Amino acid sequence: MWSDPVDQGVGLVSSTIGAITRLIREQDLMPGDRLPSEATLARDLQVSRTVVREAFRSLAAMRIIELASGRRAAVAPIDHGAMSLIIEHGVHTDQISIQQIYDVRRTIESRIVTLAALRRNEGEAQAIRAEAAAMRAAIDDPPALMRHDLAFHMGLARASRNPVFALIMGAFQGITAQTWPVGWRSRTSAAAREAMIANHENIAAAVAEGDPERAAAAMSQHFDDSVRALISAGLT
Amino acid sequence: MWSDPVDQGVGLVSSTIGAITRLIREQDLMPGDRLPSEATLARDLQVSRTVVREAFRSLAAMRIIELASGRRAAVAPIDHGAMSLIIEHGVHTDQISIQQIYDVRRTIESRIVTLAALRRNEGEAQAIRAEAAAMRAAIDDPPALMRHDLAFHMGLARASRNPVFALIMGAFQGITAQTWPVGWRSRTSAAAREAMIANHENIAAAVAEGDPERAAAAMSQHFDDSVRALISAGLT
DNA sequence: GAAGCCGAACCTGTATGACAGGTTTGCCGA
DNA sequence: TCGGCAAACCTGTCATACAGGTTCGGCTTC
Repeated sequence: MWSDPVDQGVGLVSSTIGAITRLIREQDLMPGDRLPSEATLARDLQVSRTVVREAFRSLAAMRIIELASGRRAAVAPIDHGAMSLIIEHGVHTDQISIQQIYDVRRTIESRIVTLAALRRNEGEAQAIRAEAAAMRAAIDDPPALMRHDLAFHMGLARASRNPVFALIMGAFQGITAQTWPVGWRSRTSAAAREAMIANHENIAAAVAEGDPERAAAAMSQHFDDSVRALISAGLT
Repeated sequence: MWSDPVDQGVGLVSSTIGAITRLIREQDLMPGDRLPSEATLARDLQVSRTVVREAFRSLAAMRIIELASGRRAAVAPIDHGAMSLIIEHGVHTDQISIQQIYDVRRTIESRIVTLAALRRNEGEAQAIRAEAAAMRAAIDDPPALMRHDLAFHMGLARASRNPVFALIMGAFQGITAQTWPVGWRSRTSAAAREAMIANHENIAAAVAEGDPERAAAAMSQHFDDSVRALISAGLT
């Protein structure tokens, strides 16, 4: 029999987390379905409400359940929020470098853009192009530009039709948002900034036209530029 | 100014989580460094110890800090435990399919094995080969075989010298452990089982010899086999 | 008979106090 | 100087209390 990996920490809270996840699985609860109340669980599992609450908090931190005041806890849809925090923690504690993040992103986004070119529907193609256009429009408004840049890449990830790719890309969003300004500031010339926008437009066009090779090539170009920009800014 | 993504849930606990992560960053705490006691934080942040405890639990769930009875909380080294649970949750709630996991794994492990062939040191090459050998030795002991299979892939990820790859691979470990027996059972013939072991040995040899192309080709072969095995077992 | 309003029951968020058991630290004795 | 011991500190868990949000059924009104 499997022992839930959470049970390793042999505390009551850990066992309770295991019991709750088991409950979700055995009852085949789907996102949106509600869990028993804290008091009910406490009674059933023979622990105090404190323990159940801490278990709930732990699961909520991983976005496995959703908590809201007054309402019962509910099973949550997958969300990259927790993974984003984990990655940020790794970077801030010097366990992960920005370069390493970019190497992984290049690997994943190469595949994403290929899949997106093959699988995207009309609406997704439109949305991706719209973000690229919005980037050009916001060329003098860095915060807005960054938002559209992030949305552009998330749109690609969604168009790949594989939620795991979207999840991983989302996990990088937090740290990317923190390093993006560095890369932008290092693009001092108007030409460099123009090129950065053009890269995105090229990717969007290739995806919209359903040309995976060109899309992958354009994405590769984009990463060459971005990594060069970050290196020239002194980011290791 | 940035508002921590955690602060969205406007509760006291969420703000406290934000305050603690800010503390970690501003004081440049590294893995192993200890945090203030619950009582101290409660006093400093003007909240009850209950709130601090729930915040600690949340951070511990994401493996950002480590809790232990009697000892002060400490900053944790990055760990894939939380991400593993998140992925498992996605699969169990039908938000992610096994096929999608394998598509991501193929993408990532192709790159991992290439990097590993280029960067592995002698010890890592040795360890990877040892796991492959152990797989052959455990061909009649599925649980042990699976353990060595997982360790083999994690060894490759480590040899890529990029902790983010290792982190992502680790995130798939939990769900892989749950589906592995399905793939194994679907390999009914001795030849199919032999081929599966041989694939791993080929990968290990190519990595040890520093031949990235052959390593990537062998890994691709491995995934072709594995996906075929899972499909024939009826896993969507 | 149907639609809308209202209050009671239920539930979560937070605080307080208590105590058992594990950990750390510094002092004291050998 | 070294080893051990005890006190201080800290976390894990429990019980209780109460404010404020949510739900749901019944009652009123049209």
